[in-house]
Amino acid sequence: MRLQESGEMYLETILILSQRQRFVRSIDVADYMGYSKPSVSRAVSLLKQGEYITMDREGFLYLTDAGREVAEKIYERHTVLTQLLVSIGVDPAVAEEDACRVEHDISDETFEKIKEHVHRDT
Amino acid sequence: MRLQESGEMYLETILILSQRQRFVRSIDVADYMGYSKPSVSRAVSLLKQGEYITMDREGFLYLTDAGREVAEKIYERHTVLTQLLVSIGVDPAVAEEDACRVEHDISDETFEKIKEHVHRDT
DNA sequence: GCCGAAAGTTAGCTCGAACTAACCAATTGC
DNA sequence: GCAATTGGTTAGTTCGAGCTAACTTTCGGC
Repeated sequence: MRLQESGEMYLETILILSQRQRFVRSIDVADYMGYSKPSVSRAVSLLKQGEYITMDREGFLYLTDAGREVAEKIYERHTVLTQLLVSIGVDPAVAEEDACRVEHDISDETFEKIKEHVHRDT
Repeated sequence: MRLQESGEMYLETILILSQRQRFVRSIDVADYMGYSKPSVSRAVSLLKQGEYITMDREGFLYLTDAGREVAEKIYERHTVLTQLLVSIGVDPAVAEEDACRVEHDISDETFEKIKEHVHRDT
């Protein structure tokens, strides 16, 4: 299973929620992302198949190593891109939104250069 | 008709091709973008409906004012983003590809700030 | 004048990813 | 102890945007 764009968002969300609360359920993901329960259910089952997450009998979700790797990668992009945009004067809320779309679109090479650039400035 | 993401790419392509050659046909767009004729035919008919382009009886395509506005906006984003990425050390070919995806995703506000930033540096 | 190539269109398929409606299972509260 | 709530799943729909196959139309060459 190749990970789709949307899969990255789900993994990132699970990571974020698992930092805020001890347990993450599908319904939490649905609330956070503003999606319906069935949409999350389907996504979760695909991510399970792909071995990016596991679910225990209580319905709690856990990132596997592979899942955590993707989630952290995307989350790092998210924070660095947001930081970059804010640093050049973009409104924080807008920066968040834009970062959220761009984070899935750029190559590793481009992100590395951006990261270097941000660190050079700060 | 709200313009979709892919619509922006078609308009940008028509603009680029119309700078290189006197007449632009659907088949030229298909060759340039690597899409099939029917895909372009469908897109062209949507863009005609939306009054972003017109087609004469020879099959030549022309941007309307609205279409040109979108095409130029996206094309400017494309060039500025590519330039920016190259300036921080990204390989030109990779920069092109990434710019091509990012150009559709960022808000006007973010793009304006990026543009200012690029000009400040150069 | 007819044949074949080139360009465009139509019909119908696939895929990703959202949705609603409806259903199932477990827990809670009176 | 049964009804309601909560959480999850199943089934089926929709939409954007590609695709192939097959058709039409219009030329150019012979």
